[in-house]
Amino acid sequence: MALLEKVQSEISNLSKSERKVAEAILANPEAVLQQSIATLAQLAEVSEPTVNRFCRTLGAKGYPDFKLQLAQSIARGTPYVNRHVEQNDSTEHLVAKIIESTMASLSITQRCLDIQAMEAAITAFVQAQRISFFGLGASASVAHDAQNKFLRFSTPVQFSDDVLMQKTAAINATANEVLVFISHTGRTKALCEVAALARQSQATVIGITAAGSPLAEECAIVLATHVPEDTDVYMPMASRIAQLVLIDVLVTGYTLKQGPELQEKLRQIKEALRDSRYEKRT
Amino acid sequence: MALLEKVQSEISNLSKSERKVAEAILANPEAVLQQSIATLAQLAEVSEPTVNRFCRTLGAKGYPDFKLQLAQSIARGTPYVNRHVEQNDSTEHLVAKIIESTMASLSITQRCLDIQAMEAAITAFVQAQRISFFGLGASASVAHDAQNKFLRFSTPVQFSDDVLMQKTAAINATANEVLVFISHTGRTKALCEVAALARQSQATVIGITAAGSPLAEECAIVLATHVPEDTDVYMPMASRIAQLVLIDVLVTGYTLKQGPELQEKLRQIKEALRDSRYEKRT
DNA sequence: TGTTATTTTGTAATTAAATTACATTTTATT
DNA sequence: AATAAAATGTAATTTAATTACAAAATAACA
Repeated sequence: MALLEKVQSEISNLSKSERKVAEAILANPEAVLQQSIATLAQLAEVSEPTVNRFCRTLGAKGYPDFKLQLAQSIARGTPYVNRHVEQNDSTEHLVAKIIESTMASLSITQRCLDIQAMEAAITAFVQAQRISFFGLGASASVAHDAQNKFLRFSTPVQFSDDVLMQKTAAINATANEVLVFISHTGRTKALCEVAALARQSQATVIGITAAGSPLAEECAIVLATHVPEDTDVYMPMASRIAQLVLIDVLVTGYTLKQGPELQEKLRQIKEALRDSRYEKRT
Repeated sequence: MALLEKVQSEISNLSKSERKVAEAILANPEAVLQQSIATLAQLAEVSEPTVNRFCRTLGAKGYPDFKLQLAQSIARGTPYVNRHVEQNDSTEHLVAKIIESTMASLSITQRCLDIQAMEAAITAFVQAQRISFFGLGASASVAHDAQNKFLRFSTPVQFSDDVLMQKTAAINATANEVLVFISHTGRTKALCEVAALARQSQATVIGITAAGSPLAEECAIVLATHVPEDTDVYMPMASRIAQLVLIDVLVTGYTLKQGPELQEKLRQIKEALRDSRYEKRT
């Protein structure tokens, strides 16, 4: 548990003087970081050793250690819990809420990611003779992005946001192909139908979608994104970032598996692109 | 800026001994919290006052204050800051490094974002009769994503990843239009040229790009993304996420400014889309 | 209710840590 | 090569934190 909450909850178990210390800290936690044990003792109207004992009671090694833990507890702040945007939020708050809920989404993705599935996906990519990315609506641009990334390699890639094209591609897929389906909810009927067709082919079907969704059921390998329950009008964006990052991991894993000769090739591509850029002035 | 990142970025400006201190800290930031100035000095093979001077150089009041700031910086959680992916990283490490550097990038974006510029951009969007997004290469999919998001509103939106089309659109832009240019480096010649044309029109030119870049020079409003200096082969992705999130903020700000009647409309769109989805079983 | 044991709190002494002042070394400049 | 400037280290000083112990307060029990 974070220290600040611990101070809060333990307050009833403390002795009279130590409670004074707790109250003084809770009154202005940030300020404590700048205070010496003497200052805090004075503020709480107790002696210095009392403060010290208080720190030990709460599991710290001493006062400086307590301050260190407090600093971390404060920095974590109200961790990026899904705070919702409100009508009269200032721009500053808006930025904070969106960025922090995006970070929260990434953090959840990291914790919940099935590493084995990711490894399986990378292996499938490495062996693939062709890679296809499918998405509809908002997920289309994620698929587009994925295609862009794989365009740098020699394995053929395709991308489509057109259902008919997707179906054609799914039906014609062969055993050494990889088809990747991207969907936020995993409940878009059209995409599920395409995935069902793909499943009947010999191709490896990978889903970047919500765990346990109809789409996920159709996939041999599922890279699960974790959608916060309440899909607010303003907040469906965070999960798309998670999808993109999963693709980043795929590309990077793929690149590493290819070994150094490919990396040399990438360096060459980079070199070639340099000409289309303005030099950086030094 | 958070302390740990600052240590990282200032390392080249430090003297020899102070750099040793920085390296010792970067080698194991968490451990420093438990170390006295004497221990750290020994580890870094310098004298105690050198460590102290190092702390002051980085803006702390002294060593204890430095530790406090470091504790907060670590709690904010960017353990793998800018650490590079390596050939024999396990998949788990790969995921951690990519996700965490993405989060670091978001965190930097948040701290360094020019709120005024963001507000100006939102205002421009609200007043615009037409909105256009331009990007090339990898930034094209970001522009594409931006278009998708604004398609939900009644203001006409366009997007192009074709230079000729972009030029045409730039030349024909009128005073009540907003043109948004997206570029990771801000040094892509072709896009800078389009932006230069746009500037000559009466339209509002907004850039989502690196601060101080040639592209930024052409823009009336710049939403700066902060690119880590060393654009590693595997790591150009993090900044694109930052671009996407900035667009998320724009969309959200725009929506809020439009007031409740628009939000009702959004609800209706959502309702309509529901039919294309499988119901969630409960 | 008084006596004793236990806990809590404070005072003063001690120890540890951080900082300052100053000397020495290193590096750059002419 | 000589001198100035900067960087670093040594030793002294100051500050802060901790410990040991004594006094007060509370609780337990006769």
